[in-house]
Amino acid sequence: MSPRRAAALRDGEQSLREHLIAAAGRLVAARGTAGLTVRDIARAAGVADGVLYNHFADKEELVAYALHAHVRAAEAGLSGAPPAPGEETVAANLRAYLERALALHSAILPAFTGVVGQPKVLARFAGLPNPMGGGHGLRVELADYLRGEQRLGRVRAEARPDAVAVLLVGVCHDLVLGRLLDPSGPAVPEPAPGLVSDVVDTLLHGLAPPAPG
Amino acid sequence: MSPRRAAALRDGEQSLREHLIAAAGRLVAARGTAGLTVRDIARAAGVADGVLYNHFADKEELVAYALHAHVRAAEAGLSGAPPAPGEETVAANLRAYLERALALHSAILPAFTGVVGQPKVLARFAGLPNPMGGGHGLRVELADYLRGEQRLGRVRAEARPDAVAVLLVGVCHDLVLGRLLDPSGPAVPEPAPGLVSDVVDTLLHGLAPPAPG
Amino acid sequence: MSPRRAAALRDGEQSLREHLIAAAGRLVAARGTAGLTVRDIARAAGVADGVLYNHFADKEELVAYALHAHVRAAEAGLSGAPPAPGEETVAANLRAYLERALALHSAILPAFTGVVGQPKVLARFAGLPNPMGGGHGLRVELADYLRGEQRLGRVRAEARPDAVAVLLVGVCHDLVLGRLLDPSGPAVPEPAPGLVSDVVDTLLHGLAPPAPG
Amino acid sequence: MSPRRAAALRDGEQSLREHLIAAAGRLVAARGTAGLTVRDIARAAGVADGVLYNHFADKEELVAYALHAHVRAAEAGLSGAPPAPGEETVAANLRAYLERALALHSAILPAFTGVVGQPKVLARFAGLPNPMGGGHGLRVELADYLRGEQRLGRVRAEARPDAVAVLLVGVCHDLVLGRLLDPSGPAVPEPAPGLVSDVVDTLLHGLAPPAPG
DNA sequence: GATGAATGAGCTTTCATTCAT
DNA sequence: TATGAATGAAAGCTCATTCAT
Repeated sequence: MSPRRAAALRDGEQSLREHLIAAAGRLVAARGTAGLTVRDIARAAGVADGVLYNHFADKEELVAYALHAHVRAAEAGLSGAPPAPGEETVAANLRAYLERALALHSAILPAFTGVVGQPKVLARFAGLPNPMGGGHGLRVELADYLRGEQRLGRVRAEARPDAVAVLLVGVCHDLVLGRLLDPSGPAVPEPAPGLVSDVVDTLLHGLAPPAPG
Repeated sequence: MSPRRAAALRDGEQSLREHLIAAAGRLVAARGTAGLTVRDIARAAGVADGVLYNHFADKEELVAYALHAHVRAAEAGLSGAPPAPGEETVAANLRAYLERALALHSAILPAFTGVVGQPKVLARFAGLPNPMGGGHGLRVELADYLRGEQRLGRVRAEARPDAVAVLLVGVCHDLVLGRLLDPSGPAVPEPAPGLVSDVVDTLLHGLAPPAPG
Repeated sequence: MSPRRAAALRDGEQSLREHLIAAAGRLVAARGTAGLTVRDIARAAGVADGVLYNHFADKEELVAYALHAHVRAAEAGLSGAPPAPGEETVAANLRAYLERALALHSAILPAFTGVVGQPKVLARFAGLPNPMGGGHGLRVELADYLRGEQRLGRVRAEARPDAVAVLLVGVCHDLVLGRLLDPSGPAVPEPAPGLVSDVVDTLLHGLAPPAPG
Repeated sequence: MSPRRAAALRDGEQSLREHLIAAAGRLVAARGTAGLTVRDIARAAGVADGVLYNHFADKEELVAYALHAHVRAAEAGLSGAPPAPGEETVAANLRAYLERALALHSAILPAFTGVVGQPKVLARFAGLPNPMGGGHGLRVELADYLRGEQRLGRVRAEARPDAVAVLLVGVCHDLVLGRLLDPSGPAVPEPAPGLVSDVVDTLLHGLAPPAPG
């Protein structure tokens, strides 16, 4: 005779707590945190309005967990493995990283913009086990990849992997934010044709003309 | 013959309408548009609760104007003129553009994040005379500058000015958003030492090793 | 050099006071007193919002005058003269009175229903020169007419003219109120075909069977 | 397992929903629907301001239910059964019907006048189970009664029961509205002495002189 | 725990009225 | 006297949170 489990649990969910986080995470993914009410979450989870206060201090704590879950889900949803040093060409690999980052930030950034200006959620989120989400992992992966290529001689020894990571992630922020602020366009940003290639080309060859000589 | 004059007007303000926009703009600058209420605005402006409806259709219209005013104030607050082609070095000019953009986005972006998910404000804002704010002007300036340098031969002919603009603005988004999502840090992002140089260097020289031979 | 007249006056209006009453009366006629605001009135009169307080103690006083004007306008709008004793047949005359009363109450009653529960307006209205409006004149006319017919022997001597007036006006109230409470129907009540005839017949011949013998 | 129970419930009330309807119904009975606010209702019910939205879509829905309850309460409050054909005299029965109708409309009509011009309430009310309130039942009862008397020969075969019903209900509207528009008088209309008798007499014997011999 | 109705502060918005001009 | 912007109380409604069951 095992103890009674909550009726609303889905496959793989061990507790109502997890179930609430998953349900809230789904809402965050779909609509952001902007107009999210506790009633919405309770209804989406199929439970009573007040349950969440048995498992979380307040709405903000649950939203922080939901955000966290959403980030991890988005990271897990990235297809395939990131390129490794030495494979293909550096250009193709940069492009692959850019496309990975774009996919990730398209999913994540909308949720985060809604949480700016909600200090309680931010504080809760910062206190979670792995506050390093939000694309940080991807940043590190890219920098590591570039250091690998430097060792192989396919990237200039003087290049700055961390700066490249900032540039590449920044492009994603720019494209996604642009779409968010112009809701008339498509939900998933489709960068102007050629932009990805141009960015990769710029990162590869830079602006400076060849040294005379 | 004339109606009563608002007691709350500050120096240089011609109408309560302007005064309200200014007051709301100050709040938007300080706290973003997230938890902004009409009472907050009225209190900050030193006027009665209902006044704003004598001058604006609804709260969203006022917030859109406040946002607009805030953007223009931030743009006006940029020191000096942007570098012109041929002056100084390309590296110094790129750094100057980056610092300009960083200053601008530090002021602007926090306000815009709060407005994501407020479609009514976005729609009103898009309807204002100059919807080209939000750093768009700076983007164009930079691309134009780079095209000038291309003509002078100080930038590779094959370089992509628009891609560089995206990269540079993207860096700003990345740095500002990072701070917004970690409110424990300073309000104005102070990038890691060396990052600006590294970014400029990357943009100038790229990743690719010098062609052999 | 006569004194300046308000710009908004219409033909025949001597003062802004009259102009306001006329404008408010037109609004009352068109939309009742339900959602009427002082701004509506000022706009309809083409004057500033606050003027009415130079001529009336408050909104209620103006509305009372407007109601009064509306009643008089409706009474003045009745076509022709009421039937006189001895003309035509009594049946035709009763029908004519009923139709007059119906026309009058269709115009007047909607405005009055909105004013029930507004004691301030009612009190002001009761204080006006001729609070006898509202169909009272018609009631007296009908009773007088019937007394004339009694003298001529075309109406039973024992008949009660005042009771007949109540019955006839009551029919109007019933029909108009029915329409007001069922806004899906036509604005001007079109009584069920035959109802007018049946009412007239009932008033003429009553319910009792002919006395035996 | 069950949620909290409202502390404000009165005897016999099963739910706060019923309690709210009853409280609102009392207010409607006392003051009409004219200046009724949700705060008034909440205060009268002894509950928090926002409760009603847990049970009704909006204020109008609650008011419609309150109106409905008020009508049913008034109908239930009528003393005794309506007269049946063949009992007593037709004159006494007509008087009894008139007094019934007067009692009913004295209670009901004030509430309905306030609702004219509130289309949302009217629409909600029309959607309720028994929109036949408002004296309609009484109208049918009277017409049926008269048809019964026609069969017994105590009422002329040519008489028009429906027209009589309109006349009788119309008298009520007239008397009650008269009082509503002259709030200085008593709340429950006390018709002029003799008026009831005169109306009954008129309905019975009509205006026409006996046909010559 | 889980329930879900009750709570009440707080939101945006309206509008009769005032009053400096 | 006419103006019309300023006032501020009050309206309908939402929603995070509590708590008796």
